[in-house]
Amino acid sequence: MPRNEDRRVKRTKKAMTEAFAKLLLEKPLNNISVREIAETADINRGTFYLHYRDVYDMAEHLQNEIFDKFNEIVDNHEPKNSSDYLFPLLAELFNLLSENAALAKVLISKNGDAVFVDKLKQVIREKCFVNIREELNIKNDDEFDYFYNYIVSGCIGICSAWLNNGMREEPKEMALLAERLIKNSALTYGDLD
Amino acid sequence: MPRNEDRRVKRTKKAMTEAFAKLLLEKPLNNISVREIAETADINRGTFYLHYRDVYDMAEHLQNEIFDKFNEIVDNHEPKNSSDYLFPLLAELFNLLSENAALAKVLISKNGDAVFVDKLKQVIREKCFVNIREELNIKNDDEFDYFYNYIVSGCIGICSAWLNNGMREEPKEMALLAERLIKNSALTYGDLD
DNA sequence: GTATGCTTGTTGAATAATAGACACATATGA
DNA sequence: TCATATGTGTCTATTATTCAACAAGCATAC
Repeated sequence: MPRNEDRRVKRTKKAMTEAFAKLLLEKPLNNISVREIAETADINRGTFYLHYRDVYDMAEHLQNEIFDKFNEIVDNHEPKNSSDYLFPLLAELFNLLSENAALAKVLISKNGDAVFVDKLKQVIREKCFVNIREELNIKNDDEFDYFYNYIVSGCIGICSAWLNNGMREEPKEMALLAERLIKNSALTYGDLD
Repeated sequence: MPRNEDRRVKRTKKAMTEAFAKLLLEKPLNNISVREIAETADINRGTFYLHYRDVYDMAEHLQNEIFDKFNEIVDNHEPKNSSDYLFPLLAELFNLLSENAALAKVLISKNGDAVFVDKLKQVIREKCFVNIREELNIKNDDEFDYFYNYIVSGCIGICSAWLNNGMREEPKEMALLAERLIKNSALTYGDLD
């Protein structure tokens, strides 16, 4: 993968992605044609095929791209002690969200992909919550499951509200808010700070 | 003039124009560099020179383009009888404005070009107001001058308010509003309807 | 059936935009 | 005075995108 893409490539990919997201807000994936994407993105239809095989290929690539970036961020944050760990991680995640706003908005929405969202949840559970569970000493599996799902679903709720409100707050502000809510939830089981 | 420009040309010209307008909102023309425009527009600096000689050449071309379109619209509307004449003309003019919003905004603003605005006013006076003057039978030159300036300056005020409010109204709504105000002003001298 | 219209992949040739370099000018400050 | 930095205008080779056309597939309606 050439990490240094030509300006032109970045531009057309961005245009295509936004067109795709826009269309996906209106209708399901299988009703979206290459022609529509090209037209909405204001690019030549042939150009589409220089990048993707078809609409499904495009959807897959876009999901994988975001998923990879998501994983990379999570992996780059060693969960040493939870009080210093949470905020930097959240800040970068909200950044990622804002950089992919149009697409993220639609992935959460009704035409979005619930399977994809679940994949992300799973990552968080396995990589981020393991330590927290130990710290809080939650032994009961069910109890942990409720606790974990409450927080993650809550965060997704915050995200979709932010995206739908036109993202008037800075990513960092959102990270701060989320951190506060999460830590308060953790107080149910003891103090993280 | 090739009326059918390549998509790419339209795109880069649009990007350059918007970058130019954005910069001109912050500082006067002589403080704007080619480098800045290219950077803001996210294009290669060399690309700029494929279209314009320098920043002044660009400014001149942009003004002329708008001026020509403005003239074309005015010329395409024969002022037969004033009641059917006004609205279609205004609608097209507000359309032109919305299509060139970023640039228009700055041309009216403090870093804008008062000479340019005066050129437009002159066109309106000579091509649009001649008939109205006859219809209303305004003999006194000074009186006509006040009448004409009141209306035209008023319309410019509407335009700049619209542009600064984020253009929430449709061009046609604005045309309707302007028409009503103009016709009411005309009532000072008789009835245009 | 077949006519009609629309989407799809794919092509070839033309062209606009790219990165990167260059010499030159101008300013700024040590 | 020399060094450093920044903007300018121009160039070359390379590449991404464009337009226009094509045959093929698939539906709908007549």
